Amino acid sequence: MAETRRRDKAATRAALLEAARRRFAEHGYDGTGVRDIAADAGVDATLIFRYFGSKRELFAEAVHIEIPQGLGRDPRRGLASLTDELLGRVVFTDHGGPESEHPLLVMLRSTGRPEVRSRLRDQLCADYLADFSERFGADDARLRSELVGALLVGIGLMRSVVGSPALSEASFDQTRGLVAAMVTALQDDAPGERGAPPGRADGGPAPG
Amino acid sequence: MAETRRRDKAATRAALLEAARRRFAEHGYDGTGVRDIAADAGVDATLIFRYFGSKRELFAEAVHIEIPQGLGRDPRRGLASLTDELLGRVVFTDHGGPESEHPLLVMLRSTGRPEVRSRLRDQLCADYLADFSERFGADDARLRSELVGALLVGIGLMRSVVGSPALSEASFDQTRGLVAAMVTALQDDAPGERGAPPGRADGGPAPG
Amino acid sequence: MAETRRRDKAATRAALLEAARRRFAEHGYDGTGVRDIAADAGVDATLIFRYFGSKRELFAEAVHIEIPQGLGRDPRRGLASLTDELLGRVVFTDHGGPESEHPLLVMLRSTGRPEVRSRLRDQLCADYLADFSERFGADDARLRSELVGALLVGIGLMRSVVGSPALSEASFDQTRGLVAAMVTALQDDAPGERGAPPGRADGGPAPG
Amino acid sequence: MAETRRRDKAATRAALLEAARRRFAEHGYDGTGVRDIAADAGVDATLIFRYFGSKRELFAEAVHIEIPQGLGRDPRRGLASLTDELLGRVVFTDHGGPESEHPLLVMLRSTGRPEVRSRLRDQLCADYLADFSERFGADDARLRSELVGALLVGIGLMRSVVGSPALSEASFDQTRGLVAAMVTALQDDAPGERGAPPGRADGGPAPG
DNA sequence: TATGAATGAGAGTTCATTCAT
DNA sequence: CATGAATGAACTCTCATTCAT
Repeated sequence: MAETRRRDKAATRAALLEAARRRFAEHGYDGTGVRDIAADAGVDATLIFRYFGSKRELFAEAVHIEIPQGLGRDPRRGLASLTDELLGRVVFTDHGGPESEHPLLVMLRSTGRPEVRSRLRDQLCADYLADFSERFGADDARLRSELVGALLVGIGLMRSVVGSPALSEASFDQTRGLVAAMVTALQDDAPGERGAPPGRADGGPAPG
Repeated sequence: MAETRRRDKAATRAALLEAARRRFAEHGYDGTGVRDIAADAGVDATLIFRYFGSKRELFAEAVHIEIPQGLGRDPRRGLASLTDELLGRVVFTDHGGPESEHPLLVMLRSTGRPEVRSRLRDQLCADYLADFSERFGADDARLRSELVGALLVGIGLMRSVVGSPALSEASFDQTRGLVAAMVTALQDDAPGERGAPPGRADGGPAPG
Repeated sequence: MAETRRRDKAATRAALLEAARRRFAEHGYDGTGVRDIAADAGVDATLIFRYFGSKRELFAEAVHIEIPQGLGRDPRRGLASLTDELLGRVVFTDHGGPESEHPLLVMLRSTGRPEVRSRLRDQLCADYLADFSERFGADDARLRSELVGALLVGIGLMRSVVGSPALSEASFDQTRGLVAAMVTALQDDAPGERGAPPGRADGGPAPG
Repeated sequence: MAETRRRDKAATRAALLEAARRRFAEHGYDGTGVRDIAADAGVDATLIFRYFGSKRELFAEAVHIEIPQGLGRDPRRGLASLTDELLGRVVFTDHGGPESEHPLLVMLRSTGRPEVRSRLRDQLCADYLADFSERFGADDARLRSELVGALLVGIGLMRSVVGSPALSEASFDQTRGLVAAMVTALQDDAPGERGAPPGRADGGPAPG
């Protein structure tokens, strides 16, 4: 692989980007050195600066997301359908290569960086969850949509970062139904029930 | 305060631990220097090595969790009650001081480190989720319990790392009802429904 | 020497400063590496940053001049006397150590840096030549004073940078009389003679 | 201009040389990159190595001086005339283009390089000052000739490197008369006066 | 011939950590 | 026991230079 790519600018750039995504996903921003990435790509580390300017810009490009336009534009699509698609697209899928992970999950390993956190917030809340918010009628629609986001991000985290056994092994089809049930419950739950924690209902103690 | 701590080994150790927890929680492992921690604690940086051996060991001790024994030992406590308690204890509460965050959330900002990931897995799945698993009757009990874990971890992440607006502002009482609804749905959902994604039911396309 | 200086902050700082002055004087700013300086001083290169912050600041401190107050304050002192003192102080002398050169001459080796050039200009023209300017009555007093400066700087350059044989070998006493003659001529020369180049007087061709 | 130079090897070489002279004069050897020079010349940086072999050799060629034969060959020309010509030729004039500076002044900004210093010494003392030396009868003729050199080099330095205000603004005609007076004084000054510093004569203290 | 992708050495700087005092 | 001076390894990034096309 390293042999056939010599003197091919586009291929070298792509190889660096892919190696960066893998390294950043695995070890986070600070745990990854430019020499590691270059070695993985089979080229000299200098090319990172030639092609991307700096490690920061390489990271930014590596986790750049092309937001799929019109994800939830069709108003007839329901909440569960939307969730299902997002679950498949972000958490369970291959993106830009057979082994890459979704940029959102890559960023999750580098949340020590303030810039990464703000990008995460922007892309997650503004880009992805906006469509969900519209589908909740309650006045706490944003909160409910962010709970959906929390569930999806949590699943991704459990699978890729934490490596929890069951979720990591589970297939998409095994998971989608359960997730749909949880999200649907969020839609059906009447706002009035808020403040009446069911914890008490079955005899448990209040948290403290 | 700096005066009363002088020559008090235990107090210095505690101050270092608290400072470390705060710094690690805010900036992650790599974003935190031993000199920062020592400066916050008002002592010399060398004491970190004297008391803890290394930065790594300080981190390990800082995120050490004393698992509350018998959390779910009472078999009469239901799933929702258990979730409610965990949500309050881990995500919404103060631990070990007015400003500290729960060790699990601290670790979430340093997930680039392999050792952090394995500790996260162990503590989360083995210690916290075991009790949940028992309360699901289905054969995919572990998967369901990890979905609860994913939801809780996701909420914590959205609040403290991502800083999503609604969840960050929401009070415990505003959140607990919605979370309970989601978890209860997970309990009620029949296993047979798996594999029949409701995404199709409302006209949406299949993911892919 | 390197053995007896261990664990002595002030001595280490001084050794670094002296080594820096020598290296900068010999090879200029860009030709000198922090590791070279540290090796000369017999300490680790990191201490440069510990004590001076950066290579730039080390350089600045290395070429810092304590302008001797009241150099030409005594109005009875004549031009030649002033020149004589400056010649002895800047060009022919040891400053801050047996082998150091005057900061002005050190800077002359690093004139590629814009900051160095402006510092040179400020210190030379404002600090050193101001007193000379007052002693010329003509309306081109500044020009004449800068010619004195040019002569002195040129001598220093010939001796330390160019290494011209005669000037480098000459003693202070051998040089001072000749310099005095040149400066005195500058004082006696009537302004009216300007524009009448003496080159023509002895039959030489006009330049061009 | 960029169009007419295409495929013209000689013109490209000349353009590189001119750009190099300007860059080296302005920023010194270390402050100038081969890419800067090539960009100024409008060609690829590789051509520098093709045409000149290395950056060092390009610099050497850029500051190469074609010594005008027989500068002082006419024994009837006096000292002042010679000085006047040199002042006009080296310091006050354009050489090899409207904006270039004399190679001697270019070198003055790169005096950190050892090769530059030896070239400066050779060209200055051997080529330029030899004729001056012959015109001083005293046994310290070389010393006196080097003082002339020091004055001229100092003037060049003050104008182009230091940027001292008066000398930089002064015209050739304003300067030549004063310089002539200084040089003539050097000729008239009897050798016996050496060692009797006039500093004492007007009441100033001896240096030390 | 001329282009530009690729290279390796070295720059300044920061870091956790150790060792005298 | 505690302080802080000292250390060495690693980092990102720039540079002149070479090689393939």
